[in-house]
Amino acid sequence: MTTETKKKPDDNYARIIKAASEEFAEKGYEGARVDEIARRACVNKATLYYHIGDKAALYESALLKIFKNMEAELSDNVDKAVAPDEKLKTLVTTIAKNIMSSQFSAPTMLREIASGGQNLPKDVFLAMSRIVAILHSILDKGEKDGVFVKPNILVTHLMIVGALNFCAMKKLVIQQGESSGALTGDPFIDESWESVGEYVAETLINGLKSRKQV
Amino acid sequence: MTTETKKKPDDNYARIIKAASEEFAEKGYEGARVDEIARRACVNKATLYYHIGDKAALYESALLKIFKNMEAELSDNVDKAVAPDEKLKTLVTTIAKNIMSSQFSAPTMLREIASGGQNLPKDVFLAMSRIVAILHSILDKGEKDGVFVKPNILVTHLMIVGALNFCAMKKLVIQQGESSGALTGDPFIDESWESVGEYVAETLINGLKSRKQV
DNA sequence: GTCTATACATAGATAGAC
DNA sequence: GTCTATCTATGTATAGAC
Repeated sequence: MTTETKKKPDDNYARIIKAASEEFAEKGYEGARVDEIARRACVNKATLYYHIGDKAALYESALLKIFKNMEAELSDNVDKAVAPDEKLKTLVTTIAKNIMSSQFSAPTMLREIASGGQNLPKDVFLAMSRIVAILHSILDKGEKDGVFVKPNILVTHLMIVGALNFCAMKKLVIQQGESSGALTGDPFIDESWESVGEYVAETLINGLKSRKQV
Repeated sequence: MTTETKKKPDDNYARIIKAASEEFAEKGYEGARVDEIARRACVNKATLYYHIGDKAALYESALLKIFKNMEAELSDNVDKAVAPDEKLKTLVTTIAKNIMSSQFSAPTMLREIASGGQNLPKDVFLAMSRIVAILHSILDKGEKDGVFVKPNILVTHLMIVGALNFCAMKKLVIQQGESSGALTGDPFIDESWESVGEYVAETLINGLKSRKQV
């Protein structure tokens, strides 16, 4: 950290990344406007270009910030649990917490999956594969112990993240459906990530335990 | 069908809708280009505007086409099954077929969920709620019969559609991850909708049957 | 480092001939 | 109904003053 490497670690940079995360989450990459990011961050647009670079650089910075937290927390928490079903429950609830308590994670991830991961940098793919690897070791151990029957690792993973990403958006979608006059008030609109995570975890654990051979 | 209402039911109109479905699925609403839709449909851009209208009208037409098929097929198929678990399996596999054998359904749906359903017309919300209603009646009956324990209708629905929409995109995402150098060849990349649907169905059915009270 | 002003490109939409 | 040409708006990005 010499004099030149970080002249001003003031919150300008952090505010820009935060603003970019918000804008990209709300509008997607193509829908997001650089002018709007600058406005949200309360900096001049030219300042934004000076500090970070073009729109693509803004997006990548925002993406990486979103995916940094989950992985470390995940392996820490899973290590604490002992039995495979406990580990699986911990994995699901930790992912539920990260996805459902962030405003940016689910919309960004959903759009990336929709585009076939076209804009995902290598680091994010690596983080994703490490998460699948954790699930893999849990399910393998559980199968050897006789508690899980013939688990499909990838589809199980997609059941978890698919369900939780959709659950993270359900409040907004239901509100939109209500305002369009198509839906009426849903009592489950305000479920916490704790209860959703617990439901998904228990359903999966019991589903894998008692699966018939297919 | 007077002389004036449908002058030319030739395939111009159909080709435009098809082209719009493709373009919107690949790029999303903001990313899609009207010029490109016209090019794909092999019609002049002005012709496209003359026949259908602006970009929003194009999008709504494409959306409705995607959602028309599933609902009818769903209630037909579910009616044929008798026991609640058989009905649930039929529902899941029918949704799997519709989502995973269409190139346009999953990307479009994922982006709509990501945006909180902002561009969904009322008709699509209604179709969605009817699908949830079918699931509701299945789970209610199953609970009364004692085969399902305390099912959460909405979260179960989101586990189904979340998992299947993600599964529909997994081949593309994995290929992208491979080409970025982050992932290595995955043997499950080419799973059929039949096997994915069956796995998701069986896992859910068994998970709901043997759930502990939470 | 930060600002104003602007260049440059592109996309949505339409006018008007045929 | 279909085409060419074009208008207009907007968005990304930068040049250059301070």
